[in-house]
Amino acid sequence: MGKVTQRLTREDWILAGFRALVAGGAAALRVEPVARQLETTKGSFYWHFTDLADWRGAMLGYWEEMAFQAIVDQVSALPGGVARLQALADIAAAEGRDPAYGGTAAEPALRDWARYDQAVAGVVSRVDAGRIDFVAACFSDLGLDPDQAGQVARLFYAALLGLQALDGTASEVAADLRTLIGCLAPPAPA
Amino acid sequence: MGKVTQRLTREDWILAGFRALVAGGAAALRVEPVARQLETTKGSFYWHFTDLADWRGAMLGYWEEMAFQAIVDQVSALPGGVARLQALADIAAAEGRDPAYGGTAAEPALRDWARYDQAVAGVVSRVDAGRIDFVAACFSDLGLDPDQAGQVARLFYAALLGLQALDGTASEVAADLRTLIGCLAPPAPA
DNA sequence: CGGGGACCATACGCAACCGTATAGACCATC
DNA sequence: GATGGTCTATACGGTTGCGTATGGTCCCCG
Repeated sequence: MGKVTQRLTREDWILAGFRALVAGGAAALRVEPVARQLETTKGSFYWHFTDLADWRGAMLGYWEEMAFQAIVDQVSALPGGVARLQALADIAAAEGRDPAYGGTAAEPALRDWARYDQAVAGVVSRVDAGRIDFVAACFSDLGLDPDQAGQVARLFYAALLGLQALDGTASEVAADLRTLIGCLAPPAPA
Repeated sequence: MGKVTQRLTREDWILAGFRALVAGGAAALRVEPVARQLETTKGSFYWHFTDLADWRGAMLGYWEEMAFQAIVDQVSALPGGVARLQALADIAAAEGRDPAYGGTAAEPALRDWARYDQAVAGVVSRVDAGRIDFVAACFSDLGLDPDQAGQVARLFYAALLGLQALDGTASEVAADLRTLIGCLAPPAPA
């Protein structure tokens, strides 16, 4: 865990921003508190960013990149079909892990941030739409026609978000989603 | 819309608090901005409340009362069974209306507030648990055994929350939930 | 009409934060 | 070992908000 005294990068500040976001919501994205967290001062911040808006914009760009690609890449490796849906369910269920961009933990906070900021709302909408399309494709693979697949995908994704919001255990969430998959997917690709 | 110059009550401040919560999240629950919104000063606020914590506590109490009872009362009047579930779906779908306590619109903001405040989290947990029990009872009426009913209720409720979070139209949400009901409820009470 | 209580306005001290300005530390390279 | 670039510390003015203190207004009731 070395590096006691270390110069900071723009990315360090972005990641610290996600930690703050998870811990305190969008209202916690403030320069001086995060500087204290990083054991530095805002002198550093204003070197890397012009102001708060710059920083928050950088965080959004970072998240949009990760939140969509990271998941799709991970799941696209799988055979396709039910396996992919279950992989998505497992990813959603395992909320604890905090990879670079804040992991699943940042999602609720970001989603709430979007409610009060148009720019954030745009990013979240794009990510949601992309993911729902992806899920719809999975259901299409299972034999549903496009309309059905679209609706069912929205439903599946909504349940996933809702279960994340409720405070169930990972295994409960996984079990619930598995039930839903079994219920939404056609029994056999006739 | 009369009452231009009117003395305010404690409840007026509570309702103004919900409007602020919806518009700006928990971070917007500040004395002076809301006072400006009410076209008064904080002199009024500190007459009705001892401090911020007092106000927020009053809001929570108000919400806990309404958020559970209001919905259950409304739905309990119905025959029981599928009709109740569909009524719940319709209530969830119609997000626009803003009854006294902030309506459905306050829910996401409150839920997010809960993430950073233990007291709020407790209230939300209780309300969620109560509602889920209620939904589970509906599914029990349809013939599911308790375990199944519990799981299915959690799933139904999660989907409801998730669909509220996504920005679909009311009719989309209603259609999605109807699909889900048809899918989770046993086809016929043999 | 003369209290007295309910409610609001204003002014104050204090703290947190933003953004800027400026000076300093550190490191490479010549 | 001087110079320039990169990054950080500190000090400052301005704004916003909390909570208190104190005085003012309005209305009711005797």
